[in-house]
Amino acid sequence: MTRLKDLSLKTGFSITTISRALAGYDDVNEQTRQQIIRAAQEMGYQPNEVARQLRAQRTQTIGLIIPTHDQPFSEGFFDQLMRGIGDAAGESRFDVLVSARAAGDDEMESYKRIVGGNRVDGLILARTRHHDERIAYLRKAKMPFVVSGRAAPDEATDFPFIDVDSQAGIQHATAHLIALGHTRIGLVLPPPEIAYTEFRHRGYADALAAAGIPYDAGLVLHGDLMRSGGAACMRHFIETQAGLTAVVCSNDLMALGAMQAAQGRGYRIGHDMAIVGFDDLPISEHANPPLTTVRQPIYDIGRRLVELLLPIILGRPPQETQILLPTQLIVRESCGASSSRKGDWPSA
Amino acid sequence: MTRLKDLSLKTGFSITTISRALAGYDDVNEQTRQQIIRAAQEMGYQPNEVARQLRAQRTQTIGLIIPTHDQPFSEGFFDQLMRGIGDAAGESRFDVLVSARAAGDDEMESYKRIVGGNRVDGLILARTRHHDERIAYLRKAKMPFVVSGRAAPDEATDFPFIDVDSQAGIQHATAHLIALGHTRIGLVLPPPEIAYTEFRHRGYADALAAAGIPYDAGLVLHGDLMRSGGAACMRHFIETQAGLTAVVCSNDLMALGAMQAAQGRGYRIGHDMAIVGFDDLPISEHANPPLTTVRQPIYDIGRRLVELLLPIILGRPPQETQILLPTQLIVRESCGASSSRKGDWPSA
DNA sequence: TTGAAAGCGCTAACAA
DNA sequence: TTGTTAGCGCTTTCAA
Repeated sequence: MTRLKDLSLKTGFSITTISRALAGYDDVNEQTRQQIIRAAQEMGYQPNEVARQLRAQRTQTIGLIIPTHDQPFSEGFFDQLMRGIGDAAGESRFDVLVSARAAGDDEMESYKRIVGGNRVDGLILARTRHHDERIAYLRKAKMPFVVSGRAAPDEATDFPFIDVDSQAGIQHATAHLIALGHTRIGLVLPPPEIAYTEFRHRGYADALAAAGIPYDAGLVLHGDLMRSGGAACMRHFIETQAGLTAVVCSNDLMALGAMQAAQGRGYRIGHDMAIVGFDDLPISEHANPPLTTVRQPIYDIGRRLVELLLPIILGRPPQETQILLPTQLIVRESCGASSSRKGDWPSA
Repeated sequence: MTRLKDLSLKTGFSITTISRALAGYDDVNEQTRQQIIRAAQEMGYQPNEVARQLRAQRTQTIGLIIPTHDQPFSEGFFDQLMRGIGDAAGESRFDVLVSARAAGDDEMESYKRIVGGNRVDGLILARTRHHDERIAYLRKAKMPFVVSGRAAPDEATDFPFIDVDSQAGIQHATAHLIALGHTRIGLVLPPPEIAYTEFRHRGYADALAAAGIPYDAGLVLHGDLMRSGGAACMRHFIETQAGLTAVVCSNDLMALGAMQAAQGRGYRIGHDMAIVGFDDLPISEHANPPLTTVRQPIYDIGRRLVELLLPIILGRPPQETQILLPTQLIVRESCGASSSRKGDWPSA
């Protein structure tokens, strides 16, 4: 690799002059500069970024932490998040260092290597956990960071984050169903230990309250975020909630499972059963029939995370550091509540 | 951040001794070492990785280049690839620097910053292009690299790669259909300009030849890798190929589109029409009915890419540098060729 | 307008 | 067993 020293040898100017000529300082003779620039091009000079980092005590790098193995259900999420982050970071000449290790012992090790080892100027955390030890560590290390997703409503969320406004999204979806005439609407939530579960619960309750429909705990279940969970909940609804005509599911896989379970019992989705999903990935779109869905703008979350983090890194923190992005309700099937279904359910 | 100098001040030993004590050299008095280790723990010492990198002229970092915008159809692919790469790299204490910029002018800029700027020890290229300028650059810079996916069969593939053996995969799938009794089998390929298209074409032709079934060019179409393309091809097959009973699609989205188009024309998938997909993402599994699919082991590709690259970086290149991973045929629906369909197609 | 010197934090050759 | 010194490639005083 060509170094400043090589250019110095070639042109006869000192390393200092070369550095300043290439950096665009105006205390360099224009003729000298041209000569140096030409030499740099001829020799294919690229500054050694590592040396720059050491000197500047800045890395022009954003760290991205994604615990992986515990999220088999969110395939596609990272693709989009990464695109958003990569684009926004690149536009500001930042690179992205990803730590994608499975959660476990090693995870914290590579984590500390990145943070304590000065490999990044700031971090994006892709999932928070309850009382996250990583956040405590970042605080102590005074490392700037932003989080994708906030803590549960009953926990303190005293860090900068960007999240999708899932409460409003679920409320919107539920209100949509109510407007179509549905009054007995099931809700399939994520497991209770997940931070965002309660927001979705509240969105559902809000919509019912606004319409004057009483909240019925029998219409609210927790699923496992996979198809099997959605199917189990739907079967349970069918068996216990006779008047139910619509179900809101907290993610697409559960919506798909619910759909298939209902179809297995003879329901026609879009005719005598309405199902709404919540989009991590575009599965709802590919279902048959396509399902109505609440879409999360994941690419935008990625972009906005960078746009939130960079000012913090550069020492001019923005006022607004907790941002909720709107979701979008994509209606793919409008199914009213006029169920024509009567009598017993088919057994399969 | 605590530096060696701080530990030196605290313990009274020289920076050199501290460095060697922590590095585990055995020419350090054991008592001294204990004292130093304790101090390091108390002060939360983490070595500055950037300084190490500059000193060692090695970064312990793998670069991953993923052009993003031109692949809207492969959502989920990088999720899995990244997991495989992240796990394997982390196990060898390597970090991963990702360049996820959209293809374009800036792309080459951030690319050169990473490669020429000594930010990585080696690179993984996630998609090759025809006569890829990035590969030429890497060669000139003598930067170790491996590629996910090989060049088309008629282009020279003179670089280390790992690819899925799509030729064998498609052959396997086609043979499977033939074994079920199908003789008129459609093939929906990716666009001809994509490097791997021809491999899939050959796999199909191989299976026909092995079974003594004549190749019919009317049964081979190119789709756009999206649902619309699969649907268009299926409609074309239905209109022009009366005896067709099965279709092999080059990816899952097209398989899904083909399925929906066939269902729209009154076919019952798994009864009078068999469809096989090729798995970038698990859509086939979620189809209704679930489709038979050729599954790509993408996580493994990620792992193996790292396992191929690291020895090259460390100067002990393996003999085998061009690796084809087997696909897996997942049969979800066994549909024989005994179509009961007669007469006209329904118009919708 | 240019150059000499210092130093970012670390490791390693060499000396004591 | 420990310390002194040099240097990785760069930027930035400061002096000429």
